[in-house]
Amino acid sequence: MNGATPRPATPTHGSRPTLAKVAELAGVSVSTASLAFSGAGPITPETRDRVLAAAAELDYTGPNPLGRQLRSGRSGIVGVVIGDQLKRSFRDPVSVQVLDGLVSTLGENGLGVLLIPGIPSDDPARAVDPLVESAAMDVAVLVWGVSSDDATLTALQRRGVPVVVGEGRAVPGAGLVGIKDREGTAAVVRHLVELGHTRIAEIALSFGTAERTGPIDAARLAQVDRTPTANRLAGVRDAIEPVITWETEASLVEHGKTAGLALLDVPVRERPTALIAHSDLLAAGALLAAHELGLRVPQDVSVAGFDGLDLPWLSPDVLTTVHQPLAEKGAELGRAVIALLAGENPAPVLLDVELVVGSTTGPVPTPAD
Amino acid sequence: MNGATPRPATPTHGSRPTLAKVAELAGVSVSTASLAFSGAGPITPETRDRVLAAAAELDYTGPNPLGRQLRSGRSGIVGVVIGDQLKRSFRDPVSVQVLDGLVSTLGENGLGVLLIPGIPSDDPARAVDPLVESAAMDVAVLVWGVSSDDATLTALQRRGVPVVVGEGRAVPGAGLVGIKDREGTAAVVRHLVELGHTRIAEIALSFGTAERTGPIDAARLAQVDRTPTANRLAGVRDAIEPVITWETEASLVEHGKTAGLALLDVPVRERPTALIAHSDLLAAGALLAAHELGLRVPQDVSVAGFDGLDLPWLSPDVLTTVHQPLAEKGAELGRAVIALLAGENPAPVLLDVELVVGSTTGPVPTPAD
DNA sequence: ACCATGCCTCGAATCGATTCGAAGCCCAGG
DNA sequence: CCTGGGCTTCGAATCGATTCGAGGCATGGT
Repeated sequence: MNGATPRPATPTHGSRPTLAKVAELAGVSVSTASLAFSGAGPITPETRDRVLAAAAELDYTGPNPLGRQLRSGRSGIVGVVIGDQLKRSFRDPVSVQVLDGLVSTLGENGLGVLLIPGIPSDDPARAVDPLVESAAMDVAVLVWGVSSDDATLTALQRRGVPVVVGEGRAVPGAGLVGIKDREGTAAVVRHLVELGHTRIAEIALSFGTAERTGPIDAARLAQVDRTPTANRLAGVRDAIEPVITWETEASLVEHGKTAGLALLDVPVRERPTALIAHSDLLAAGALLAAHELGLRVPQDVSVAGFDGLDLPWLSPDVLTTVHQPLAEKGAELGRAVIALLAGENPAPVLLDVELVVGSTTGPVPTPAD
Repeated sequence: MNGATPRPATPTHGSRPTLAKVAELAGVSVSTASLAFSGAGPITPETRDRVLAAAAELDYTGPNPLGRQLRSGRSGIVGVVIGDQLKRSFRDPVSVQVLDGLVSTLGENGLGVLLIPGIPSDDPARAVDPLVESAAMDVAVLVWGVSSDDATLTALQRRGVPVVVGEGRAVPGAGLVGIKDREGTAAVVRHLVELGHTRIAEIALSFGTAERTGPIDAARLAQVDRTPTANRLAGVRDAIEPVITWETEASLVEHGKTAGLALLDVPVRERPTALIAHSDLLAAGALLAAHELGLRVPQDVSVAGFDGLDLPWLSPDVLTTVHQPLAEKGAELGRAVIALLAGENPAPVLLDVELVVGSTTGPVPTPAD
């Protein structure tokens, strides 16, 4: 019926019905049809029903999100940049629980989460994931902090994408949600000190720059370029100077075990009497190492962690740890995103942590033992 | 300079520069400016440089994805529907590894992953996540199979979104990637039978319908509505009829432990001599249960799993299991997505699995023992 | 010198929806 | 009978980019 279109300048899209077709069938204008779906604006029930009936007849399932997005300038998508490789990030229940809180909070507000892999830290080019450069997103969340010259952060800011940083140092103009890392490790180490420990070894989270494993010296300590790590290191030192600090490449059981074996498999006189790990997974690994070496916990060595995970397979041991509200952190990140979208400037949030004493810490062994 | 625009029909978008502004500054037409960025079509290096320079001056970071997406009809986004709650799905390394393979493969092709929570199975309304109804996506991946009347699948098909199903039954018109579940459990149970076991108990994955825990009867067995579970059940029965089958609500260590305690904490005459679990996490839980009950593995009871995960904390035990190529499954899902986008009709893929015998299975204990 | 051949660049249409002011309609009041 | 007010519906502009054929300009062949 309609005259020949001038030129078909477009590839034959999957010919789904459009709002225009629905409007035509319903005998109304496109703008009225739009009203029938969006509900924004007055419309007679009859008219709406007629439009919806036409839609049903054409198998029209609702406005095409792409059109809506262009018009509104919003994609409804929040980019979530996770630490490094997905595989590794998600093997850590800490990430998962935070993400869970984040996804639910955003979901309740009609926002979807676009997963953006972080950068393999061994990439010399400090390249940025292509999605960071060109994916549509209204806000980005950097879940695991930022380093001082974070290429991803820079790219996002250049694009004008508002950013929320989790567990990071404060970034001007960006939302921030963290926990009291420093107070946390300080509390747990103070607990160990009160039990009489003086030779305390520390198993630290990744330093953020080159992935390394092993004991560190003062020079290396100065290179920390990752916020939660830096804060937890500082907290430990608020209570005591550890006899040795062991750097790990990631917060996983196997790395904790490696560290534990290295730290504990030494003559008893040099052996630390307590291990403080920056994460529960690392602590769990250290615990396994202690068991494997035939050491009794906590009689021979105390072990403490950080996070407050529920690790059923550690049974009957119950880890002494610092509990942090992971899902709540995720929810708080979500709220910061919502606030940013509403044009507000969310205040930084620092959540409380709590020392939870379990069965893996006890009085320092007497030398005579 | 420019005359008054007729009417400002739009909210003041975050006034980022547009391609038109860049073109104006560079003194070229919008179409030429587009060419400078997309590289599709001939353009003089000088012209391109002039456009890029203008872009740099205006802080224009590249074409707005929303505009591009509307024009091309493609969002570059793949919706990934995960089983149920994020928290639970991702506590299972199986999901994570598959997702990792999927994300990398899609990433290499410029596609992003939109995380879509599945439905809390306790939702009586069988509602669908809003994202399923209205988020922009070119393809959707249902990672953990579909049930017979899957509301999410239906909604996606109505929308005309192509679907790839992982681990599911075949769906007409949808891509399919799975593993040889049936052959897998058959192989591991046959291994147990060869070791002399006849009293074999089975710890099964969730049945998909109501979340239940506990022993099942024949009636319940007929209600299985989840493909991997159904196939693994069938595989077991290809080798032997288990003396008892225990249904779990999810594939997590604690559920395996509960099952293990229930199955093993009985008089020795009734006790199964071997446990076959549908997943490594369940098997690990059963193993912990056996240890807790003071049973030696494999002298008193054999335990086998499925998946081939690397579970360092099981040490020194090494689980007998069926290895499945998880990352490869993810990659294969990704390839199916790409194929679908290319207009092809990807053939179903069924990946091989392999029995890997560890230290947790051994000869059936002699009754005299 | 003239015409054919390329190679760039430009204009205009288009993707699918939202939105805002204007227009149309009906009814009540003067 | 005419006019004013309140609702609903409509037209047209707009979001930001891509794409295709047409047009312009310069080069090379005869």
